[in-house]
Amino acid sequence: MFTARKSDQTRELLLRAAFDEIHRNGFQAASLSKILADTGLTKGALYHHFPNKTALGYAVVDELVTNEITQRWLAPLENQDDPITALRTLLQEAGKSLRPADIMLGCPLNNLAQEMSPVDEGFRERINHIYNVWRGGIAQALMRGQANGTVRTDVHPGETAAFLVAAMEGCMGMAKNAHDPDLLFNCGKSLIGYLESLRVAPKPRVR
Amino acid sequence: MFTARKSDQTRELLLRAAFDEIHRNGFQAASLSKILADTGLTKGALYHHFPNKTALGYAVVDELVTNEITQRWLAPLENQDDPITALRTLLQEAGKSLRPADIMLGCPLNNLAQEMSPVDEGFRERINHIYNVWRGGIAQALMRGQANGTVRTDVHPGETAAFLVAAMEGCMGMAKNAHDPDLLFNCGKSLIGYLESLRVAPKPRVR
DNA sequence: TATGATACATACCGGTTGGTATGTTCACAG
DNA sequence: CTGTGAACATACCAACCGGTATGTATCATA
Repeated sequence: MFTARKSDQTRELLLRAAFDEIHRNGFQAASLSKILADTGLTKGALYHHFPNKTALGYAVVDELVTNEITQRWLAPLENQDDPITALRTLLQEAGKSLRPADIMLGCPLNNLAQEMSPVDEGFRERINHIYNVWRGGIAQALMRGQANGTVRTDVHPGETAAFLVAAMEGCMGMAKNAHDPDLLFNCGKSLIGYLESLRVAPKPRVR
Repeated sequence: MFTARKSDQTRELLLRAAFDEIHRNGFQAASLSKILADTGLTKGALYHHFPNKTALGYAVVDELVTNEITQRWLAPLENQDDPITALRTLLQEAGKSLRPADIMLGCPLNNLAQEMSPVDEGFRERINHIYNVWRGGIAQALMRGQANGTVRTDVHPGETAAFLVAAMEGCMGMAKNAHDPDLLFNCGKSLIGYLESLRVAPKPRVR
């Protein structure tokens, strides 16, 4: 019962190899032959599990990418009293955990968004859905922060969440291109500075 | 003397068609055949002016993309006393001038950066050079603003410039994917809010 | 006006791509 | 034990890719 069916395993194998190949070269330049070589499988296996290359790409977005975003950026935000501190922690943890090789490959979601959204509507819809969920999660966290007095009440949760996600992806994109860890660090510092500016100023002590 | 040599004209024609095709599909997916069909030229012309596809892409970056960034984002910043107002104006003008079709294609520089920087070092170096110039121009403007008292002295010009460029590209990328003009508008609002937070607070009137 | 280089056009090539049609193995139900 | 469909493997295909070799017209120059 706990052992996945072998068929599901090879499907997962294909998905992960596709994710890597797409992460490295983008979807359009991703080579099915390369994916098959990496997995040791053949065209027969691939086209048994997926009707075509596009469907494979969709599955990568719907399953792997969606999962990574929600687990890494949304789940830790739920049931948090102080969303600004929580977001700050997430940013700092991400900064520490990212290996240089990961930085140079960039955010898989952003990569796909920039490449595919003008080219394929199916990709665009799926990617946009993830971004909507992402923005929504941050907006809700900000609203909770406003309710319990940790976030300034004059910030617009939706707009701010959109900007935060945009700025994060922008910083990742810069670092990806710059090959300079300091740049990501500096961008992150400014981003955290902006984040902290959303916080309600602590009450001054009466002395 | 004022009429460009015909050879230069066809080279320019190729460059502009290549820019469009790359802007639409990315460099790797850009089809030379499509470029030639658009221009009415043939392989002979293309490979007379450029040794290969990569060199054509490099020329697009070195000439067209560099020019667009400097003219649109850097030249208007020079000799400006109030960099924050100047940047704000640039952002608002860009927001108004961008047609929906342009938004959906994204920033040509960012597109190339995300696609090519992990794949081709030549592209990465060229793109990074443009970004360095861009960041440098904004940083210098911020420093001038600090010197004449329009920008807070506690902001780090370099870090802030890096974050501003990153956030701009991030906002463009979001809007490109969202197909929602409001999103770009909202992101822009937050970005301008951040920009204004860098300004020296006006001296309170003595009443 | 003769000459040679420049500026293209035409035809062709090997390699890779995504996709398909057919074969084969294997697990499992009857 | 047998049959039957799922789960692959193998072989093959047309289309397109970037690139090249060669031919030709045009233009500058002497």
